[in-house]
Amino acid sequence: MPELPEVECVRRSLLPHVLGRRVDSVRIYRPGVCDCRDAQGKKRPASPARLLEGATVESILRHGKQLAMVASTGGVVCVHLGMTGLMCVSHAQRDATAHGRHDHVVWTLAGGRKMTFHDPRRFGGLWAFPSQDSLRATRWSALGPDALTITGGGLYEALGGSGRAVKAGLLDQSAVAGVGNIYADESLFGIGMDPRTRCARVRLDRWEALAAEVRRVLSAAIEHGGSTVRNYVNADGSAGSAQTRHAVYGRGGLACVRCAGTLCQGVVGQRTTVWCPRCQGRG
DNA sequence: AGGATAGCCTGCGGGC
DNA sequence: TGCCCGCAGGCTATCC
Repeated sequence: MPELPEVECVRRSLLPHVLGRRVDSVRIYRPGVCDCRDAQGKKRPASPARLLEGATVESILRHGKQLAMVASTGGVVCVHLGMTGLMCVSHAQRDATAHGRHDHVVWTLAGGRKMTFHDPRRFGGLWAFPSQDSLRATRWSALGPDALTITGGGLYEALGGSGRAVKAGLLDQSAVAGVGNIYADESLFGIGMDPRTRCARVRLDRWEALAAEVRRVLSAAIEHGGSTVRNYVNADGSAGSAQTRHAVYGRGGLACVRCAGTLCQGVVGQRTTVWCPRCQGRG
């Protein structure tokens, strides 16, 4: 389940393979995963040209959990991995023609390497825009500040008046972009905040502590290559190891790493949530 | 209008 | 052993 750290690791592992490299051809096996827009924002049929065929990739951006490959032509392909999406680069000599059932789009890069968007669950997808501006003006304008740079003031501004649980607030991508179920639970445990606490009851100094913890938890996870809980691997096919450091996620009913009490598991903000009833007091 | 809910989709693990 | 069901969950559309 790629959240910000996994997506950032995918970005970094893609860079050496694609930067400055021309896209020789694009095969679209499942057009339904592609949403292509023109300069007027009108939806257009998915085509190799809109997915950067003939262009050279100049940079890969990330905001929250989304990537964007920016080409020399100005064209942009935004990649969202959803739950099970992968961007993998394979070497030319290996399976040059074969593609798996869930390989939806394959880019052949100059030199012969292939980059594949693979997503069994299809919660992810690709969004093509004619320019970076159109991406930012439409799709990315709905996102809050990137979670790696989130501040207490930013959280307070976006969520301070909300009656929702703080866990639900952290998962709201329009408030802060990049936090998912794993790192929401880990961050709340880190500062000892009950995930069911209503946002409106959180004081500014606690928002500051939470923002700092979100940044710390995400940065640490990036350093460990992200969390491989199900199928996540980076562009080179390498798994992460951050899952071995999870204090609460996936540990409901087990002993708290801090107090050795039993961790609670329940549903908060429509998501499975794990927390320590002793270490995480309200507010 | 904010917040809760349903639905999308497949793989996997538990239970029978 | 094999089948069925439930669960995993990011995000959008829809309902309340």
